[in-house]
Amino acid sequence: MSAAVPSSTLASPERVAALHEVEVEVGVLIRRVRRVIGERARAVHPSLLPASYLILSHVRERGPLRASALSLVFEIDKGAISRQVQHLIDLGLLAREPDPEDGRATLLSVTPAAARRLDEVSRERSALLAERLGDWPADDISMLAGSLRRYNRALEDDGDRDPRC
Amino acid sequence: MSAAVPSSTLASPERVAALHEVEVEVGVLIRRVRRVIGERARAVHPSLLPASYLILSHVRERGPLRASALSLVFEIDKGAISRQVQHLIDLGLLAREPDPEDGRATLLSVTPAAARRLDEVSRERSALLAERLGDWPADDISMLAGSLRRYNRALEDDGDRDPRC
DNA sequence: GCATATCGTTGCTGACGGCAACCAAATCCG
DNA sequence: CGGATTTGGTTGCCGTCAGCAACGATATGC
Repeated sequence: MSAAVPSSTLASPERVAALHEVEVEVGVLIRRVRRVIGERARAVHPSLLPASYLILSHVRERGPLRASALSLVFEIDKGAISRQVQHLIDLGLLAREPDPEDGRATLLSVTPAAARRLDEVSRERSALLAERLGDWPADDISMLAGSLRRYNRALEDDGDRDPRC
Repeated sequence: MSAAVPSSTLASPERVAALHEVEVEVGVLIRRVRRVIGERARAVHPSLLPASYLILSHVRERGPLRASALSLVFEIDKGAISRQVQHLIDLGLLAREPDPEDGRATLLSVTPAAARRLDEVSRERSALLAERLGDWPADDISMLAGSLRRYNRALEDDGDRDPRC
């Protein structure tokens, strides 16, 4: 599986140091994103929880879908999803309708009110972030996205990862 | 606050799209990292918790330091740090010594055993990751770290962020 | 020497996900 | 057809984790 690169290069001190830097930043990122998502969530609805916000926004984008689909996408236990969804329904942000194709399933979609709030917030947020990133060209941003994607793939589970790379 | 860049460029569709990509990847990253860190933590010590692993490895690299420094670096409540540290000491991975310069503070450092285990695991891990990242040059990796750092700064709290940028 | 800030600990709470047991509907198969 | 198995979802329980607040102890400033 190893590439045609001498292992001495692979484990060079520079690489190790750089990888450690990435780890630290990822750690900070995780905690910071949690906070930011929390703010966004509250902007959509005062008692909207951070994790629920992500689910809500995904339902908004990927149309009506089942809870089990959410569980797959977010790699989160279906029990947890079930609770998040219930929470969102209680807040009037999600709506359930029976799946015509499967009596066990229900389809989830955002309510008009939720869609409106999401749009507003998303507009404000990207304006803010865009300004904050100031002179960062779009190319650099998508390079970051690309690097993250690659890094993510490298982190994939060792054993059972799809060869969809 | 806005830079000398026309706002039309700031909110260009490319930027918005790129930023959204970054968000998606960050979401995946968060969940995936949680798993990976958990594995690594267990490799160092069976009952080492994921969050503690990051702290341990930072102490390993940045020599003896105070709990408050950890709180700053990781942007985590000092109470939480205190508990993580206690956990690590219980496991015999961290050691406390009074700070000669400040009677209130204590300096933390890794025990020889922890250093040994960390080295082993880190060697295995970076071998794996290095292989997985294949032909990614060290420069690109540190560029990723740099981009992340910058992105992190952009996410900083709106109101009270240091102008240390 | 008293007020105040800093270092660290602890208790409480809430958010969150993994796990397992469970119900109901669907599907498989003899 | 009818029982076994699978799949969608809910719920209870528990472990991990961080924020907040209150506290004791030490250091520092006026």
